[in-house]
Amino acid sequence: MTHNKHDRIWNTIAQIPEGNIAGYGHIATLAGLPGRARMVGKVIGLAPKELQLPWQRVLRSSGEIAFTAHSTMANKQAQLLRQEGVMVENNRVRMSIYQWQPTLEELFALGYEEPPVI
DNA sequence: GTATTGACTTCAT
DNA sequence: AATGAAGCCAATA
Repeated sequence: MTHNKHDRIWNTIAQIPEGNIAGYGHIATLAGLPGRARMVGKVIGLAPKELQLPWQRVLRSSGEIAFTAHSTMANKQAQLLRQEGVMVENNRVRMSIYQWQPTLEELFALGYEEPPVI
């Protein structure tokens, strides 16, 4: 079981399957921190490298990469996404295609006894 | 204490 | 589609 906000956010992101993506706000909600989308972005950067956090799978609610188009980080994120089969165009992906829908088991792995209200 | 700053979101133009 | 304002909340100055 996790014990602090950082861990909850990290663990939630770690559940996102390869080839899927999730929004910052969505991660916040799943981590039990509704309304804290901005905190998710902050906390991702604090994750220890050993976690191998799949940070590239977290995008804005619109499907847009949070970094400015063509910036170093945006390019890196797009590359990582393409490596796992996600099509990135104009600094964004199609949410309707790739958005992560957690299964009950995945929610359970996050420590929920009942699904959170989305 | 107030002000500013974000890997954000939503709504209205 | 693109742009802007307002809302958001924790961290920082």
